[in-house]
Amino acid sequence: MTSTDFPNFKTHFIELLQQASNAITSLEATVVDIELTRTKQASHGDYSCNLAMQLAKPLHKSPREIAQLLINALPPSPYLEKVEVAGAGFINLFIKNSAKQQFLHYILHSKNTFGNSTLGQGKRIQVEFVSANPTGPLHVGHGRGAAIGASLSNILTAAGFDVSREFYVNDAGRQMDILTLSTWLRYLELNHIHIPFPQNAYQGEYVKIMAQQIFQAHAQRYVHQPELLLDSLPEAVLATEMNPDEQLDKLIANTKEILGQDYAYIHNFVLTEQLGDCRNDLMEFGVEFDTWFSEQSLFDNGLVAHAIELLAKKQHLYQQDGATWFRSTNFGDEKDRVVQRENGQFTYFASDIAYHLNKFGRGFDQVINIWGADHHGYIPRVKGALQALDLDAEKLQIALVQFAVLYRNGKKAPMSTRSGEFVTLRELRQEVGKDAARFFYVMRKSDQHLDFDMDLAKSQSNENPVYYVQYAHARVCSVLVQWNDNVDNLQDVNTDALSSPAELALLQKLIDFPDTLEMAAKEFSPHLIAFYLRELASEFHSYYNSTRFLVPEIPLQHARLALIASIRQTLSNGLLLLDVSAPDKM
RNA sequence: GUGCCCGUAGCUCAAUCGGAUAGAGCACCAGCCUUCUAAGCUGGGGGUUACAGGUUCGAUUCCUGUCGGGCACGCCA
Repeated sequence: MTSTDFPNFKTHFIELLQQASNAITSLEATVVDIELTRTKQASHGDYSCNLAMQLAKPLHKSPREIAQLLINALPPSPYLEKVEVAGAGFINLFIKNSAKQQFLHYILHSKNTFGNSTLGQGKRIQVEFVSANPTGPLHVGHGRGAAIGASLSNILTAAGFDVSREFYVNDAGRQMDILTLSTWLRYLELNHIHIPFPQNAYQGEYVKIMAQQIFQAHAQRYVHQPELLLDSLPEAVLATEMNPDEQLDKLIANTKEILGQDYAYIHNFVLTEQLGDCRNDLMEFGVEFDTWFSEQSLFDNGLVAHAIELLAKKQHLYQQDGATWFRSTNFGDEKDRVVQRENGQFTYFASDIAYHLNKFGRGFDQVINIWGADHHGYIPRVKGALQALDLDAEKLQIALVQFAVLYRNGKKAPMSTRSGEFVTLRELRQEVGKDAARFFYVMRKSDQHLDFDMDLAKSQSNENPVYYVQYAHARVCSVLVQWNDNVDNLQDVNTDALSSPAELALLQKLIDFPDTLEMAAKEFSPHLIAFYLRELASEFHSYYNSTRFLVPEIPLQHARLALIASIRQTLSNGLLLLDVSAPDKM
């Protein structure tokens, strides 16, 4: 056994069981997948299989009897110590200690590629995430999508996928117009022209700052004729029966009229400003994208019109009340959806259809959208549109991320975008640090609500799981520094001395890492990595307190150092997947 | 009202798509630094998995109903 061709025990044993299964039964279709799970108790061995129970019914024999037949038919393996029947008919497999011990050589040779697999077989997979409206700073709600998307992308890359990270920029919609209007109104204020600022416009300080920038660079250049702004609106804009949204739309229309060509300048200025800010913010959060895809480009290139034409050609559209509807009920949606409004404008849904059509045209084998859980009702219509276009909707998978609720001083922190009352992602990073923020965001299953306790994230104590994992890494580093030799010299040392229950459990834990990573990739579940790291750190801390490493007996010393060096490597690899730093000292 | 998600220790959450005695952390109690980092470790109490049925060798997991919570139900994005 050389370090480079070390098998994945789990898949190896599954193959053996498959062969045994084939030997005792000809019923091929009875069991599709053989499942092997880690045991909870050491007395049950290392892996357990329930195949015999599943075969009991089709074979009309008792599970224990079948289990024994399977064991008898099991091909020999150099890694197996013993196999036994237990309980109702479980087949428990025990790995040889020597195989576990030699696994360390594999880890120490693999270094930062330990854990990687070829699961993805180089398939191209796109992960689209964050995709926040560029109308203001990212807040803590966006942070979770960012952390999960980035970590998942890392995990998929490690699992052998060719990952492309994409941010869909909603630069074409009404929200951008509202931001443009908001900025212009603030700009007018700087020119001593005061027009009541609508409640539902963007209130945040950053709007005033952008207005300031325009004012400093161009003085009165963009004032034009603001007295026309309130045309056709009731004199007191704020005190009126008119629907606030209609009001806003009217103001936007008037602004476009008044500014003419210059509207585009302000629109473009605020977009560039916000997008740049967003990009920086995310970069400092350890999140980067391969592609920033513009919604506006879909209109500019005629792709939206094209997508709608395609749907029309395939008879999936109809006219009603002056609007154009997509018959999404044919594809399981609860009602049909408008794609083109009475006023001729395409809806957001229309550009989204074009966007997904474009995505599919780019040749990805799989497309993942990470969406906020509030978008769950949106899924059927998008998948429906793909089906209507004769595309394989199965290729698109939506991962819903539940909201994160922020707790500060034991109280819920308010979060409202439009009013400007929210904790920004930047503030969160400054307060708790990037590492803690990234780790906390992925600590929970993504489809579960997350209570983000800022006080806990900030605490530099045993309460904080981030420090707990990082501390384990730093402790190993400290020992290895005092050992004062090249860690590479441990790569092939004899590891037979690692035979205590704690050591064997740690070895098995390390063996689990590649499986955990594969599982995280298959299930789109970065939280599995966070949990794994905590468990590994926990076992290490316990081991650290009970065992001395720098003992005088050199073979024992080297074996133990090889173990903790492997633990360090695994912690480091795992933390890297989450973009959390692995410090040498703390 | 309709649809989707959820309900597990006092709190925050796990449980490897139905497996063996449901596990961690926090909080609480009692211990461990002359020795490689005490941001650590060891031990202890804590549960009818919201409730009631059903499916089967076996259910926190699947089905039905009830109660409770979240989200979504625009010619917004």
